[in-house]
Amino acid sequence: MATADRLLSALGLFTLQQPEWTVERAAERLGASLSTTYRYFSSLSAVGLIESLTAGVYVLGPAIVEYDRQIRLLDPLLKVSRPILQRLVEMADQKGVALLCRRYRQQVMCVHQEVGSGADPTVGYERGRPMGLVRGAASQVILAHLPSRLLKVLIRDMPEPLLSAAGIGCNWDEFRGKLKGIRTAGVHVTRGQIDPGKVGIASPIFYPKDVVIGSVGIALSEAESTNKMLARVSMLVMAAAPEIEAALAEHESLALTPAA
Amino acid sequence: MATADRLLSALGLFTLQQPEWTVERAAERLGASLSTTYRYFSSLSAVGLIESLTAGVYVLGPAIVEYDRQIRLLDPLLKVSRPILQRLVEMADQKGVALLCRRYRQQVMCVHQEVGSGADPTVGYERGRPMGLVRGAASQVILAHLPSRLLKVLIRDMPEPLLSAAGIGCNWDEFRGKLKGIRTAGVHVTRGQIDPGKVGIASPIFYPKDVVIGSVGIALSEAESTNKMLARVSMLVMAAAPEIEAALAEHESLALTPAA
DNA sequence: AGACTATTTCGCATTATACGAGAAGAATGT
DNA sequence: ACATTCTTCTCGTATAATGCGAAATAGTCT
Repeated sequence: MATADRLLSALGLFTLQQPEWTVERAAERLGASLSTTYRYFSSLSAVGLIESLTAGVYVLGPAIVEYDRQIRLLDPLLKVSRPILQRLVEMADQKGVALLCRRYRQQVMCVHQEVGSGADPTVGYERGRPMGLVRGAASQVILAHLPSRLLKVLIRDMPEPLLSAAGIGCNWDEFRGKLKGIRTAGVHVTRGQIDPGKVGIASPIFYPKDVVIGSVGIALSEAESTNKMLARVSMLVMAAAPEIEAALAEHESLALTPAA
Repeated sequence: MATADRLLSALGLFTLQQPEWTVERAAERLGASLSTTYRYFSSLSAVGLIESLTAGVYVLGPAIVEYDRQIRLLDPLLKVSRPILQRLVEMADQKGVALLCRRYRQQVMCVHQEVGSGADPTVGYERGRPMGLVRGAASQVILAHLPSRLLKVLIRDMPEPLLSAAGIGCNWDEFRGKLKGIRTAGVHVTRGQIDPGKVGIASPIFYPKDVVIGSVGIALSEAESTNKMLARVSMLVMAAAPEIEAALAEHESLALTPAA
């Protein structure tokens, strides 16, 4: 493997399960010598991606926090989507949480939320938390638009219980049928798949053209949503997706600005 | 320069001022060939640190968002400080915003906020935004505890107007005196230096022993704070700092857990 | 304080691999 | 289908990454 990749995989050691690393442990895990690992860690901490608060123990560093803010402020997808998500919660009477999700490593990750002023802010799709592809409206609507060669592999490697819990069929044919249904509907509604008592509504975002890069959606409390309201909000969600796509296309044409 | 460092400086190109980079521009800026820059970018995007939404244009990637969540959940400083900040806002009648700030590249960066239920959530020390060392209570209290050899350099390179606006003296002797005052007080109060109409109160956090790594503090609306209240909150802030230090020390002793 | 240990950096010979240039291959738009 | 990007690949050469052991530094303990 290349040096650069090994350096980056050193950063990849820092996970939720193992967020703190000593140089010694990391060296062992990376299969590198102590000197090399020291060099990796000092390079990474020179740019702030990691740091050692306690001597000898490294954790993720402040540069991550700084970069995350930059994403919140300037990421093109997020930037163009924010006003659209805001309008979505508004038109749902401030009762839900609007979500912008992205495909990320065969998973789905929420990258932005707009919380209605009258909504419970805790939803399973927490910002930055990778979620599976099969559970929840935001995920399933992405799944439904993945190329079928990829789907086959995903389904094959999926543990049985996860799949059946998702309610999208337990064999390939059923599965194919359900996903086709989701595709033609253009919007997808699920109940209680992530949070009990909540309804998820989501539509796919394509970019460019016809590859799914994510989804827009909203999570509503099932108790305070009439069928009429759900139908109305579904329409709004379905309308939001192409709006985002159009805004992205516009951003692209503006991106030809001069450099600093 | 080493290859690994050049790879990382490629990541460093992505700034607030220039958040989007084409491979061509980046190559030019890095002084590297196109092939090399493609290699860098593909390594970085393989781990999700950057990505290209629009073909040919790269921006910071989703891994940042994931890592940022990891910091919010598991960073030791943040983890031990959160309950202490929460108590701080509680005891300030939910009227302020408690801040946890860190030293970061000769600057100060807020890494966590606890917003009182009755407080205006917008404060200048936004999470992830690097701030200067001379303006604001959270910054000045850190500045005051930096080694004086470093201070001399900082002051020398500081533009005149910035320094005088900070109200901590305009020549070295005045400066030294003011900082000494801040050090002996143990807590520092400023008015309207960041946000007009707001009072900032902050205390330094030392770790290990006697090196400043950051500050705890709170921002209150000047209009709704009596002198009595400010005095009381100042005591609370001053008490919070050693609490955090102690909690950090405790964390350290627990850190000797086995690896996965 | 002063000796001890743990942590980190350094120097250097060896070896691997990163580099650039250009060609080849995809992808995109006309 | 063609022209124009955008991206990956190939390959010889030069460079810098590697590991080892030693040295320096920091931190700890009695």
